[in-house]
Amino acid sequence: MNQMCATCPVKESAACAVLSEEERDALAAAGRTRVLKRGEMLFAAGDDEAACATLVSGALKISAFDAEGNEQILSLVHPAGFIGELFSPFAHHDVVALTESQLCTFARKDIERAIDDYPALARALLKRSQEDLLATRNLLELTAHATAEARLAALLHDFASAASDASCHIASHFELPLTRGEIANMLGLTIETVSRKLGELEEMGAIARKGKRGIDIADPALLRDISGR
Amino acid sequence: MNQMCATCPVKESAACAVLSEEERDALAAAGRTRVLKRGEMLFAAGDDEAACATLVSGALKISAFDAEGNEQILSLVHPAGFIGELFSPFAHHDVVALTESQLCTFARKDIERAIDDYPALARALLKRSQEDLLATRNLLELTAHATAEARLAALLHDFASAASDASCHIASHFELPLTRGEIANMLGLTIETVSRKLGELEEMGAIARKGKRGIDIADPALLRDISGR
DNA sequence: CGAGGACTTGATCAATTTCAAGCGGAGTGG
DNA sequence: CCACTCCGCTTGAAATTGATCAAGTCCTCG
Repeated sequence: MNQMCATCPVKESAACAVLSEEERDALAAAGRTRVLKRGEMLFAAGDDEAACATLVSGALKISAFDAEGNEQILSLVHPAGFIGELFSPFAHHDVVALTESQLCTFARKDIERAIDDYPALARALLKRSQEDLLATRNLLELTAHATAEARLAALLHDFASAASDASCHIASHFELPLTRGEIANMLGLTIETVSRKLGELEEMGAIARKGKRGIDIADPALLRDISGR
Repeated sequence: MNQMCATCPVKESAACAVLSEEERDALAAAGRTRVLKRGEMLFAAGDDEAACATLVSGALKISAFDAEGNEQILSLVHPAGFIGELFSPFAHHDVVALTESQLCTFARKDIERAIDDYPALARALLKRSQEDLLATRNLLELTAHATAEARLAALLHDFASAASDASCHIASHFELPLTRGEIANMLGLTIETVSRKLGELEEMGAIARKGKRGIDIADPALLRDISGR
């Protein structure tokens, strides 16, 4: 096993985990690692040479911009996530690092060849794609009908789930990976509304704010209840 | 070629089009055709024996229900579309026919085996899944930030595109496949707002209503402009 | 120390929802 | 064949949520 893959924190969970050692090494030889600092862009909407990548550590956002230049965050990418629009000639969205992030990038053609050569990889990417679809539909469900309070409560609950390693319970404390503005973009709200509702959730006893970004989940049941799910 | 596939209107465009004739016949032997009338359900959220299917003709909706029982339409399925959550033990959403629909259904295990046996099928389903993801993100972008007017204009524009066979221009007339209530659900609005905004779009000269469901696109450029894209 | 950025808070405003009423067509049963 | 009712739709008025406009605080960094 090559050195990079041997120490890769997501070697068990990323799409390439389904490959044999030789297959993975062959793929790794075609790719290269890359580090992005907060705010740096992996690729922009419209790029035709957009790379594909597996996120090794950190966090990314995928976002679109409307005619007036307003950002809309469409998805967050967590470690082991795969980024890349395989069958489209150019990228539809921007991909930007939220925190310092380590990636394993591949040229599109290399990934396409790997899909053809290794059926298990196609299957793994299909699974990941369906999970992304489900996550996006959940976000859609949230933004379309719920009140500002419910949207925020649900997002916090999701973050708490993601921050916990055990799937059966949620973390009682975590640091928000997003600024207020990014939360607002994601939920289709304004910064001011996010700030106010965060205050209200705290008054209600559902959460406690610890500094600007820290969140304690004071009452998980109440939070879930407010989120309406 | 078996009789069903020989006359299948989507034999060129559905996922199974990538299979050889023998492969497709083998898959077809495992599946069966089914007709749903408007309002009939293919499967419900929570079903663990949810089938997979290719839509041959008609239209389906995929929808979720929140705690209070409000429907949220997450996606529409057009002919040649594939339905089914392959890697999840149970269905997350309801799938219901919007019009009389003809499907080609398969047991989950048959599709899973076909994916393993025919790499081209995995690739085709991956492509479809990514397209679904893109469509869902477009809807998300729409519902999160845009005004009621822009959402409705964009939806009408999309329907007009879907109703046209040529990809370069949009249909100038079509019948809405959805009731006002369904449009409202899809866009995160109320029935009343949809009704009012439809009236306003007509007054502005962007569209003309022909009966309850018929829509003429009077000014495609204006419509696109209002939709903000 | 000053400047800029992220956040909070308050007051006002506008878009959309909510509540309420009524229309018209389709299907039903007397 | 004619009420009668249900359902989808439209329209109006009032209520409310969240957006917008406007300060002002706190922190970090140069």
